[in-house]
Amino acid sequence: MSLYDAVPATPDHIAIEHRVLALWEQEDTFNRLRAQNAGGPTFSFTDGPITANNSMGVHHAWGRSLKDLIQRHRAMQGHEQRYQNGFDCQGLWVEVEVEKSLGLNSKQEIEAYGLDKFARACRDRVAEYSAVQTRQSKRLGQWMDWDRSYYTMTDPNIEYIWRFLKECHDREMLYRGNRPMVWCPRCGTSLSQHELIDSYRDRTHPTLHVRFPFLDTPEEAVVVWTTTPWTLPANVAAAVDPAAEYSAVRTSQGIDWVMSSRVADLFGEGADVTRTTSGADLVGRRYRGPFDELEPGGAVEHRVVAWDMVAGDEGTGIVHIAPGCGGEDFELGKVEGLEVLVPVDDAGCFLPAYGFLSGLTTDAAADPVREHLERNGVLVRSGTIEHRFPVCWRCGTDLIHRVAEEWFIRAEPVRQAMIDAAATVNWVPEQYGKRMEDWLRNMGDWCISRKRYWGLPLPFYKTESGEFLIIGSVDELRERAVDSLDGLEELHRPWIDGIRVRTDSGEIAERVTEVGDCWLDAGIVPFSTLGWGREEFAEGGYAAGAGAGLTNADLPDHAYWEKWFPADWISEMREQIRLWFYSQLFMSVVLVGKAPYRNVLGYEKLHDETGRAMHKSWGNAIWFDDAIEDIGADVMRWMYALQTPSQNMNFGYGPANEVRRRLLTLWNSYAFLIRYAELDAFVPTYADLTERPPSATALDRWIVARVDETIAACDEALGGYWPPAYARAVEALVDDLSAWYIRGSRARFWRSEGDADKDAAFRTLWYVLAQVCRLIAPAMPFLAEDLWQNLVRERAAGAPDSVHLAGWPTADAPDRQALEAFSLAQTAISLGRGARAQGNRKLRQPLREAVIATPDPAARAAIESLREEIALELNVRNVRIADAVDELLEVEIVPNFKVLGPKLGKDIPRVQQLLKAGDYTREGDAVIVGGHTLEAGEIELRTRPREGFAVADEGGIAVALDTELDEDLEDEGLARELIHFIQGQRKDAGFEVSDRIVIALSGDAQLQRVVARYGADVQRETLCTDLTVADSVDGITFAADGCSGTVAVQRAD
RNA sequence: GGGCGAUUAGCUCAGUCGGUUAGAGCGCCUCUCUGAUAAGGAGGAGGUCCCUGGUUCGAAUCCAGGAUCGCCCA
Repeated sequence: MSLYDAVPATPDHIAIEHRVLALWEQEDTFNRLRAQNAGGPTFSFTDGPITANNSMGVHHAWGRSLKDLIQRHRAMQGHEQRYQNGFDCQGLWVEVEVEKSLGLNSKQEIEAYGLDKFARACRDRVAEYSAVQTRQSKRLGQWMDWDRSYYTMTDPNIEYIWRFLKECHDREMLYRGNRPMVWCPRCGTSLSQHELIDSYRDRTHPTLHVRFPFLDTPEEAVVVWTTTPWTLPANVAAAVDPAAEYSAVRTSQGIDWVMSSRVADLFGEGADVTRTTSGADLVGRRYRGPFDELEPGGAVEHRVVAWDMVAGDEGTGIVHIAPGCGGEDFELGKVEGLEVLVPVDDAGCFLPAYGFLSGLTTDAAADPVREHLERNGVLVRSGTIEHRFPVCWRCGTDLIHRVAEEWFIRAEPVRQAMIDAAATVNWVPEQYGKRMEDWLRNMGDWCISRKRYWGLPLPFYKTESGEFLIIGSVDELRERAVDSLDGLEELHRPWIDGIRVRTDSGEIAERVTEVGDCWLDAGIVPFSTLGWGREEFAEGGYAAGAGAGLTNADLPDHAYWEKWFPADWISEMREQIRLWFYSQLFMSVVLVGKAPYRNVLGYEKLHDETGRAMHKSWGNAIWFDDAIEDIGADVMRWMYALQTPSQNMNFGYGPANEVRRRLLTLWNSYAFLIRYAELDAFVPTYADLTERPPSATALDRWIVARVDETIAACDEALGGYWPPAYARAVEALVDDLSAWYIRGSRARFWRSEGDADKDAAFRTLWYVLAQVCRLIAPAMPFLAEDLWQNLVRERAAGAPDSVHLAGWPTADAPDRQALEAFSLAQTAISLGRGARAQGNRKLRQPLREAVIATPDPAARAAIESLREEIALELNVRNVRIADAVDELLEVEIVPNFKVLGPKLGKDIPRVQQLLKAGDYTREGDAVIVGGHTLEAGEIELRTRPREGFAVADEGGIAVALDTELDEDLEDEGLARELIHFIQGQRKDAGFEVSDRIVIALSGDAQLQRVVARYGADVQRETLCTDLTVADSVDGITFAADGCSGTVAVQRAD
């Protein structure tokens, strides 16, 4: 019967993770954690809803890993948490995917298909992918209350937004406006400013230079340049910079006016300029419009207007103005009182009034427009341009500008309050706070309407006479309804559209057809999920309407909201500054006048391992389902934890492999302990985790101090929402454990006799590993759990069943003395190895003596406390600590700049020179130099090796080795070679480390002498019960340093 | 045009409050260890800390200007 489970040479992360998932499931670990923390201090996290529309990518896993990391850490600290996950369910994201899957490609086709069936299909897609994402998130190890996720498409969520909109209306912030919108002709709806993010692409478009001939002098014309030919039929004016100079150039077509600075580019150096004048002189001239033949253009009086935004380095310096087709044009039009012609409909097709263009799309109209202008003799030239141009973020269609009627919320009334609220938030990284402030200072009114189907139904009702009513709740809808609510399955189109209401004046009003911006859906979450303003707590009450059957989320009461609002922490990608961080803040400031979150962690983008953005079409995207069963959740999560959030992450299988390999150090350390714990039947003491284990050596004290130091570093890092500092601190501890503690303590573990020293070694190593389990648990919950099960649970009486139930370690004040002493010893050992290399003596060859010299008495004491460890590491029989450094070193005194800088100021360089030249006197610990008396802390002693010694030195310590060998040292070295050789034989023969062996050996005189002198050491080291020397042995040849023999190794019976 | 960020070894990146000798991982070369071993260790090569100027006794770090790249706004 073994005490511990055997540990394989390398971890199978995938297998571990599935094993641990089953364990958690079986033991209900998560719920036990929640029960354990119930009533503890709250840690409130609001999950930003993930669009439940597709399978997760590894970029989602980044964010989810960070969320889980912080939540698990706070849970281990005993915080009560909500663990509510969220799904974003409405809006174009979903509609476009459903359109694709149904084979629909326009709004007309959706309407023909049937809005009810379409809405059902949208809901089904959300149900399908929310289930997929839930499964994936569980696999990632994320602990959430998955049965109580919130869905933004539920009736309560929608109703809360209605309430918000009504509040906006009451405060006169809501209005319907004729505004130039960025418009997607395929989707048939406008896009808000935040939907334009990252939407610019390189596109090629036609360009035209067109003459607008003056009415009074038709041979003269202003020339404009446009990259959007389809807007020419909507032209009403031409703008000039009144302060700029314009030239009249004679051409084959007549007299062309352009800005003087553009003449050379447009007409060449030999242009025939007949006269020049200021832009102001041209203002007011009337001209024949390019499409006066058509009814809309013909009805307009076209004229030249002044505009200070006319650019002199592009085009002709005269700008074609179509207020119905551009934002800036529209603004200018308002100032100048220009008419607004909107030539295209929702789908971007020309309206019937535009004659031969009627029905054409904006793209298809380019050629007919050019031909028409050519026929009329006003086309100067045509060409193409490649430029950055915005496209629809969902379908990739070129966007157009189009004046349309939309609903807006005014930004001005809350702008300052939002800026103030944002300033109360701790933004991580810090500069994201500045980004939010900039965004808020520049934000325009929030366009909240979309001319689509699957979304928040805007609760705006209008009568035929134009009376307006806004409904703030379902109750109010019920009170005012003219039609029965029986058919109202949920608050969605088409069902909601069938309900008419009666206004206060008794008229009947119908709902407008628009739906809402999906950022309203997400922004309301801090209110809708927490029961703001509700009198009663309704269990499972959140799952009403389209969310029915998908979740058991409660609809809590106001006391619950008070408990959990605002969130202590939220975390999403940086782009959410202008999206969810913004919409939440907006709604929260309107409703309660303060920020809905206290701390925000933002992070950058996830790229492939070469630094390129991941794209499905480039073939470099990595799917979550592939990565998770290949790289594994723990390795992925550790990669995310290590990543600096303010930097783009280069993610891939290559980097994953590097991280996986680095984790082997921990695994090897764990395997080492298990192997010897099993052999020695070591039983750990759980109280060591809180009381600290007994220390027998300076090395023991040092590694325990390192643990304390690391816990403190982790607390600071995770408390400040900065995972990489945490992950690095843990890695440094594990490296120290492996490279220094275990390597320096190995012999203590394999000694067969038991004593306090061995006990301390076992307990210390176990202690460090158990603490590391707890420290890595938030980031690598599976590996931590697997190690904990074998190392702690049921091995140590009283241990919790799960590392996640074990609480977060608390740090004692680190033992500074132990840390500093070991740091000195590390330096000495490293120097000793350097000296060995210089003296050409390999480490297996024992040497007589190392001399460690330092002028600092405290350092000498520290080294004294670790002299055994140093002797072991350097393989020397004696370590001599010299205070008479002069025999090895010259001493130099250098200023401690940090202390002396403020004291001496400009005098520092002179003092430095004097010290270097030896121009000083010593008085005890003090140094008198250049008129200053420098105390002990104000100077440092440094050393340089004297000529003629095999010495290495650094930072005031020097190590010299006696490299002379005698016969005895050589014999001991050979014995070490022989041991090494026999160990190899043991291994080749496949013996267990605890197997006893017998050795038969023959060899030359030297080898026989080695056996005579050091045979006992050989036997002890190789677990040999019988070592015989014979004249001839049938074995394997051993040869080292000029001696040779034959060795046969057998397992003892 | 404006804002934010980045620029450090061949590559990917750390670098705290300004402290004089700038680090890690990977890669490369040499050596080494081996009762943790597809690991580990030592040493080496490899640096204009983007440039210029300033502040300072002292600048990768702070300030100003510029360059390049990225993101965002207009």
